[in-house]
Amino acid sequence: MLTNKTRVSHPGRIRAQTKPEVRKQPVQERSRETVAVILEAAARVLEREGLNGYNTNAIATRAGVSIGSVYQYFPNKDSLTMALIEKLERELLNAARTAAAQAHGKDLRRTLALVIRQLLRAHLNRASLNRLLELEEDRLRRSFSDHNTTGELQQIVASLLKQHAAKIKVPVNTATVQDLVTIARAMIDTALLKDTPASVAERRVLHALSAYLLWNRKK
Amino acid sequence: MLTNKTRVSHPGRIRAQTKPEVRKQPVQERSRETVAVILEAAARVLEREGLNGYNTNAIATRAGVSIGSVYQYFPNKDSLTMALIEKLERELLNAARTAAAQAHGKDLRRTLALVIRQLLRAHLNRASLNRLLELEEDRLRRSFSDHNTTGELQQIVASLLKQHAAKIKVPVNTATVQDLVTIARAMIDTALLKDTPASVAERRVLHALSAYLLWNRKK
Amino acid sequence: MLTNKTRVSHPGRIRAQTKPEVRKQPVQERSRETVAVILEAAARVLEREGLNGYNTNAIATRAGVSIGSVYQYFPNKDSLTMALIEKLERELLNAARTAAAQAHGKDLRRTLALVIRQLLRAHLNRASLNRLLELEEDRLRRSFSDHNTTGELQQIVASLLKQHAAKIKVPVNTATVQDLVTIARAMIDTALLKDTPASVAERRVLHALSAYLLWNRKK
Amino acid sequence: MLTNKTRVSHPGRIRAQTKPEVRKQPVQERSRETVAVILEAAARVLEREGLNGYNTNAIATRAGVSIGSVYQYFPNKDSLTMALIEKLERELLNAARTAAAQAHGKDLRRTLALVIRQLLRAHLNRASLNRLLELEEDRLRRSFSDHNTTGELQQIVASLLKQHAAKIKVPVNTATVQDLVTIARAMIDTALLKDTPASVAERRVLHALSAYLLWNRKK
DNA sequence: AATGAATGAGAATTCATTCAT
DNA sequence: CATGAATGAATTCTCATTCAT
Repeated sequence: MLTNKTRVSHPGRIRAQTKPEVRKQPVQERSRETVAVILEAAARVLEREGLNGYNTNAIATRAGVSIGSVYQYFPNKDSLTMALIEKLERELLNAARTAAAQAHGKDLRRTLALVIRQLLRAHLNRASLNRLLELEEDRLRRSFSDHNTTGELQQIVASLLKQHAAKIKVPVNTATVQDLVTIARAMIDTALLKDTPASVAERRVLHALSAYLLWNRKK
Repeated sequence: MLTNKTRVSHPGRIRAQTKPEVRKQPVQERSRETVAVILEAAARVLEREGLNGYNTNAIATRAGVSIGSVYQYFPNKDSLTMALIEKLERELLNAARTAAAQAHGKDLRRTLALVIRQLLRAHLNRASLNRLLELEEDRLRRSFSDHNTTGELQQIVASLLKQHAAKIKVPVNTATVQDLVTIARAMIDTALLKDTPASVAERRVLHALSAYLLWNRKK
Repeated sequence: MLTNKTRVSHPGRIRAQTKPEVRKQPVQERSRETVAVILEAAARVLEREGLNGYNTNAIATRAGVSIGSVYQYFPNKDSLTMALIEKLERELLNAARTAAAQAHGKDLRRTLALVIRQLLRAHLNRASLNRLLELEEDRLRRSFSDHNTTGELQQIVASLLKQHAAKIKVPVNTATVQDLVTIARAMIDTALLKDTPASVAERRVLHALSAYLLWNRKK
Repeated sequence: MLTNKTRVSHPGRIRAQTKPEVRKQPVQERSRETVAVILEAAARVLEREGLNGYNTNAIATRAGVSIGSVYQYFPNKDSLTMALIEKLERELLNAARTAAAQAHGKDLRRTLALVIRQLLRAHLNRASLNRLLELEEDRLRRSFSDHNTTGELQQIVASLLKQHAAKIKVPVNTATVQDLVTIARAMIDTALLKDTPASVAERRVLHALSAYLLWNRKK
């Protein structure tokens, strides 16, 4: 089934509500590794089994750790999912940063191409993962602190665009940035879902974004 | 929690998937009504309560029918969700058909505007519903037979485009159609999610699609 | 009612049957104990409450464990029943082995008496349990792999018979062994059902078996 | 699953407890036919699907009548099962009567052979059906009136035996009759279950019964 | 810290039975 | 009388979470 349960039970005894952060900061090397392994397993389970099968026991098994260990590092399932989302966003952000750095001095077309390539790489192997995370993002953000990574992403894109403001035919504002990001993400997700070769996908996304920015309605 | 249960998916155990057909073909008038009521309730529950709360009991309650009635027509929860997806797709298709009919003889810009407006209407009030359904679509399609509604949608769009092939700067093929649909859907979803006013959303989607079709790379 | 539900058997829908293995191989000591407790409870519930009342919740309650624990070790109710059947067969087998050991060197009559006594003991307090299990055996064996305990039982009986081949008037083959086992089981079941005293039952079964083996048609 | 539910719910309004007999005496021709069809369907379902699948809806479907019609003739599922049991017993009884009539004047061996042949015919295609019915018989007899058909069967066998009392080496009493019936039934059931050819089965049952009756312990 | 057995609320699903048509 | 849609209590089964070892 396609369901979603949040269990709040305090069976037996009363316990102070755990903070909705990571239960234990992985200070030790091994801890950090375990967390990474768990997150990777969670991503894989979600990708492979869909919402079905995305359960903590399956994740623990896939990660090769005990279910107890999962709860050592994540107070509950939501926090694990949240961590997964944040990881993905961090990766996206890094992709954007990398692209921005590489794009320095390049023309708009090349800049877009670089960004797209990086985003594609960041999305690789995670088509439906993305979708789920976008779906749950809102609900989870309500419960957890909101490191608005998206904000920073938008800024990076905005600053890249501003470097080429002269050529661009549309106003460089939040709406434009949002549209570009939306278009790029959606096209990349679809491409991954349909196994479109990366090079083809890149070209098509590039066309869509360039057109959005450079097309001029009147004639 | 962000969870997902399907009695079916003991990971590791294999089970031939149930046929997608409605468990009992409604012969009486009352039946058809009940099915519609259930689907409508399912949509509403999903929209209002999210993945949480999207459970068969809640759906039955919201529909004002007994849980037994739900299972009279849907062999399991997945099939209900699948029916929901198909309903949504049928609505999208109808929107496209309506737009295509209205667009007859109009110019490309007006044609696109009409299509977009209809799609928007079809998506209205169902932002996250859409996302969920898109997310689960693939998994469910694997289990259930696929009445490819998308195929017909693509054809409608393709035929609309061909009427304006002269003006369009990109080849009118499957890839182009897919891109347009992807872009439109994603932008509309995002717009709904962010409560962007319909008129603004329309303008932006129209821009993206027009640009995609009319922009010419070489100068 | 006399009913029977298996989530599995929507007649018409096909589902590959779950593997018969215990869902989780008990590694810790506690686990093995729990499995034993559950099986014992299942037997008792079936015996005491009949088909009615033979449900997983009742079994869990009687076992003094949570319903979750039942499903920790048995993927579904059928597999639990199957395990019960296998346990019963193992006990029968042990009874036969014990009798065979004790019978060494004894004459045929005494040998038969020993076997019958052991079988009776094995069946004790389980009259209707037996019947149910025999009833469901076939269906379940089709779904689950068959550790053919019956095979070994037949062999034990056969080897006992061969020690007295000289006196026996019928060919010592599979058919004969099967008949003996069938007769003994049925008579014992009936005796238990009718509260026939053990000593009387023993005598009558002994008569039937001896007669079967020693009676000579001609003359 | 292997379960058994008796629903006693009086949902909504109070109703006088239906008598535990057939709800409506099938006076009309068509009625009697319908009852027969339903019973036949019930037998088939039980035989084919096992305890699982033996549910009123399945029976109605297999019978090609509506579920409502089933309840027209049987106040509840138990009464249907009871009717099935009684039908089987009536058939057995008829078999015995027929055999008794045919056996008049024949020697013991021929008499037994005739009885066995008739019983076999009566049991045909109903191996597990028998088992179930025997299993549930006791419980059901408690709720319903007890036309002790078995009693009459015993009498028939007893009177047959008495005609050959001279040759028989065991006392002709209730116990003996019960043993013979038990042995015959069990062997026939097993034979049917294992697809033993009728002629072979007959010979083996005949041997067992003859031996039981004619074997003399002392030398 | 790690493990994994145990828990049990809650969700999915069944099926005997009723009753409006 | 027949039909079959509807009901809902009872049951099966899941999975987030706890806790003894």
